[in-house]
Order: sequence, then structure tokens, then C-alpha cells
Amino acid sequence: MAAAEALRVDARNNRTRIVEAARLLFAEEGLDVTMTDIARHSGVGVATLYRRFPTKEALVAEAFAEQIELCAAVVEDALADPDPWCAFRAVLEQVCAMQAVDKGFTGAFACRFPDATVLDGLRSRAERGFGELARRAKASGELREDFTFDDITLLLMANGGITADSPESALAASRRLVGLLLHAFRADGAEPLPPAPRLELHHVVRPPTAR
Amino acid sequence: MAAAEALRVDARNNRTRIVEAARLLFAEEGLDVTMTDIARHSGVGVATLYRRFPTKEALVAEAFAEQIELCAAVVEDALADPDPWCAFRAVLEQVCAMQAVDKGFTGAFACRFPDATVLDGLRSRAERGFGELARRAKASGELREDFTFDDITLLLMANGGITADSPESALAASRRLVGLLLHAFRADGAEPLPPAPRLELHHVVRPPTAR
DNA sequence: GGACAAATGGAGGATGCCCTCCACTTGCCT
DNA sequence: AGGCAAGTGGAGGGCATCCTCCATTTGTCC
Repeated sequence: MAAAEALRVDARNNRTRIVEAARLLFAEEGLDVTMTDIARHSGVGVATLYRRFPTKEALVAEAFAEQIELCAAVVEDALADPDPWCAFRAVLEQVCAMQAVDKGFTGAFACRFPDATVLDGLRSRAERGFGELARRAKASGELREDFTFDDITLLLMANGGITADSPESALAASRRLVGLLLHAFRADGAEPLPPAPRLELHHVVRPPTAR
Repeated sequence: MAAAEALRVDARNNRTRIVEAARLLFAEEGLDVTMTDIARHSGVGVATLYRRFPTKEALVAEAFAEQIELCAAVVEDALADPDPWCAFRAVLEQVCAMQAVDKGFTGAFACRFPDATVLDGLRSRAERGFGELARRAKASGELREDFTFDDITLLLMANGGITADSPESALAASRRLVGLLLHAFRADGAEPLPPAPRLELHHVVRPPTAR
């Protein structure tokens, strides 16, 4: 995103390793991983992290920049699709899949980065693009009339609530949920569903004290 | 739940005020409220909390005992309903509503209390009862055949992902989600939906550092 | 090769949380 | 009324987290 310019080569290497470790750990554990953990996994000290990213939030922003761009691209692609329902469905499926396999995604996506206006801009463009997709799907009579833009926020929140012990299970669960909701969103109602996954409710939140 | 017996009257009063404050704060803020906060709102010192409840988990268990019993009762009532779909729907609607207006509910419900076996027993009875309800609704042809018990875990997780700035909005959102999913669960597909609420995605998770 | 700024790492400051300790107070029983 | 166990509150121990400081190392340019 921002300047990674004029860095010494060792610093540059460390920087990319930090971002990679951060992406991995955020995805696996959520945004709660400690800076020390990220530092250890990148093979550097904490000071190096803070030299490169003044705050944890900045690191989060950098780590998820790619994903947010990807979301925007997904919407852009869908806008080029001539089949309105297909486009609508594709966006929901892809974004929810990204959210399902990455425990940090929801937090990063929902978090307003005070300075990273580029990402905010991307997000709002994606949102407007998706609004357009919904309009088209309604116009073609495939999306139910009472669908609201807030319904996708609802969907994202709901999908964000899904947790499982493996990314595969989480993805399966997410797919099922999205399938169910797409089914409910259709003006008529008939589409086959993804299979039901095995879930354990107590994955959803850790016990209060084990924090 | 367990002994509140042979307490001096002032201690008894304090105890009930602690539990009330805990319920209120857990509902409003989630399980993360600090013990100090709960103590302040009950007008007692922290030591009093810990004298009454050896650990925060124990306080959580006590605070939510009523709700878990209520859930079990909801299932029990539904089992007495002759209309299978109605019973099925009623349980989901009521439990999800409880979950929507109480930010601590999901955590408390999902958390395995090491000692409070009574609650665990209630929960598993409720789960078995609900399984029976699903069976009946399938038998009557109203619930789709490929519905799994894991689908209600899925629903609870999804519903648990919903957050809003007021309990009213959260409840509205939850109702909409449940309506959509019930619609998707029906063997045929046709029921009117609750209205769409206004939601803001960034309520779902606080930024990483503002913890 | 040698100088020098850039880069580094780990100790530790600040904060916030759960929970404990203990000197003090207060209701209860006779 | 008076003794005493039950009850209380707030300071602080232990731990985890984000972030800073500074003595030391390391790449780069002449």
C-alpha cells in the first residue's frame, strides 16, 4: 500500500516476512494474536514490527489490503456478468468464503482505518457496486422485491458468526448458510443446498476467563 | 442455582444485587465486562463478588441459569404443541430472540461450565427435545428432508454474529435472519418475512487495539 | 576496508484484567 | 448491650498486552 520504498534489502525482506506472518496468524487465530507472536513467527523482534508499522492497526490494514482489493475486484467482475442472479450470487459466495476461512477478515473489514482512506474508498466502491448488482437482480425478477442492502450486512454478520476448528469446516458451514440465505433471497424458491457441516457451538466464543 | 442458604440478610441482598447487575451488564456489554465494573454497579467491592462467586465463570453460570432454564422450558412447551411446524418455529424464534437481545447469551450458552452440571444437563435435554421437534416437523412434510441438527447450531452461530447499537435493532435484525432461514428450511417455500433492519457492519467487532 | 546511518532485538514502562489478602465493620444471638 | 463470626472494601500481586528505549549489529557507499 503505502511506502515500502528506499528500504535496505534486509529491512525489506523482514517487512515482507512480517506481513506474511501477520496474514497467516490473523487468518488462523483472528486479530487477537499478539504482536510478540507475529514477531516470533517472522523471526524478528517486536521493535522491528513497530519500526515498520507504528501501530497494530496499521499492520492489520496492510495485511488485509490485498483481500479488500480482491473483494472490490470480485464486485467489479460481477458487474461485467450479463446474468444478474449469477453475478449477485457469485459476489456473496466469494466474499463469504473469504470471510469463512480467515478469522481476521470480519474484524479487519469492519474496522474503520483512520488513515487508510484508500481501503475505505475501495470498500465504499464495492458497496455501491453491490447495490447495483442487487438492483439488476431485482429488475430481472430473480431477487425478491423486499431485499434490502442491509440484508447483505445481515448476511455478513451472520456469516461472521460462524467458527469451527478447521478452516475446511468453517468453509463448509459458511457455504451451507449462504446457500440457505440465497435460497431465501430468491423470488421463487428452489435451488439445491450445500451439505450440512458438523459444528460445535462452543467454538463460537471462548470461555470468559480463558482470555 | 446452588446454595444461597444461611446468608446474613445484608449478604443476601448484596448477592441478589450482584446477580442483577451482572445480568444487566452481561446483556448490555457482553461477557467481557470487568468484575470491577460489576462490583461498582452493584454497589459493593470486588472482594464481595469473589466471596460469593469464586470465579467469574461461576458468576456467569449463576447469571444465566434462569435463561438456560427458560430455553429448556421453551422446548418443553413446544413439545406439547400439536402443530409440528409451529413448535419448531417457535423454539427457533424464541431462543434467537433471547440471544439477540443479550450480548452475553451466546458466550454463556456455548461455554462449558466445569462444575455446573445441572445447566449442562438442561442444555442437553433441550437439545434432545429440539431434535425430536425437528423429526416431527420433517415427518409432517413441512421441514425439508435434508435439514440436520447441525443446522440449528449453524443458525445459532449466525444469529450470534448479529450486533447492533441498540437491543431493538439487534432484535429486528435477528428476526429478519430467522425469518429468512425458516423460509429456507420449509419444504415448500412461502412465508412473509420480518422487515429489514438498519445495520452497521463495524459494530460486529471492535478495532483490534481498542480492547 | 572503513565509516556511518539504517536496522535490530529484547528489556521494560504503562495499562488493564482476574483474583487475593487483611484490617475493619456489621448484623445476629443471647 | 455486647461478643463474635460473618461480611466487607480497596490495595496490590501476577499476568498479559501494546508499545518505547537504547546499546549493539549490519548493510551500503566511497
